[in-house]
Amino acid sequence: MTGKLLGLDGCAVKVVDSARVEETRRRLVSRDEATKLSELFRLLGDVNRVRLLYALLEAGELCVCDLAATVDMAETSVSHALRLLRTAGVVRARRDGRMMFYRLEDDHIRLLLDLTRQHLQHDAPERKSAKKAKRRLRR
Amino acid sequence: MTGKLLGLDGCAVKVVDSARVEETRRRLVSRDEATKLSELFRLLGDVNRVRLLYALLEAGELCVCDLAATVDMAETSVSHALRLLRTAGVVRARRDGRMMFYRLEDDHIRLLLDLTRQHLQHDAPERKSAKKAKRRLRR
DNA sequence: GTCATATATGAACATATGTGCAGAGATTGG
DNA sequence: CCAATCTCTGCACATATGTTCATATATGAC
Repeated sequence: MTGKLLGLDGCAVKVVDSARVEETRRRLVSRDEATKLSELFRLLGDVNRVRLLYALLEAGELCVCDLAATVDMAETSVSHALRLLRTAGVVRARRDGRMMFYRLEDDHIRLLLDLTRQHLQHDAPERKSAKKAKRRLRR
Repeated sequence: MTGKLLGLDGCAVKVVDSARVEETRRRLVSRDEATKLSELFRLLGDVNRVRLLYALLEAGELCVCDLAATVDMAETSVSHALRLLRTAGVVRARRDGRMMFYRLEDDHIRLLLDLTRQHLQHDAPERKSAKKAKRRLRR
């Protein structure tokens, strides 16, 4: 039942349901898009950056030193982190005098942060215990 | 205008708006929660794992070898990746004979993948060009 | 039982990543 | 102009991470 399929690099790979594989390959996100997706997720994949983002989610807008005080980090680290987030379009900077004020870029980001937090709050505790139905998406 | 605030570690940090900082600190996600959030995001922060997840999003359920064929990876790598995703509760495994079939764990994950993809499709192109209004969340 | 298949695991290596330090910009006030 | 303040950047180091190879487990066929 196991068939063969010639990959793009010419390397033979075993497949079981070649029809479904072909169909999925056609619908799959492109490598470029997948790369961008993973880059965005990787940016969110750091405790300190996450804390900065959720601080901005709560506060709306904060300057670097207040962000540092809020999440209890060195200002240099905050600056490094914010540059990455800014470059990726996750946060936006506004200068006021010698201070820079940062905020989340848009509602999409806010939704993403919110949704993920809900996911952990609803599902993680269930997985630890009896793992029951977990359908709801309320707040 | 710049005040001082004694951090938890006893290190003095400069603050501008100490009231807002205090308020934000109270509302901020806990360190534990932030850690879990970042761990989840970090899992999604890899091109290959992302491609696997979006393959499952399209296909519904696939065995390891078909997943490997779909995203053009070595089966060992796929297995390693799936273990991480499984441990974190992002995917779920089902055994059928000698094969293991994987699927996304729940609708929360599907929503997360979908929302993020929408974010990149709508916002990323705009940032490259003139950066206009980007409010909509349709599909 | 043996063999073949499908997947999982462990270890090792190369690379990527976050952090802190030193110093550079940028802006304000005198 | 200079000094002070707030933030940014480049470099270096320690750690973390993904991938590969070899091997182990598990199931089914004979």
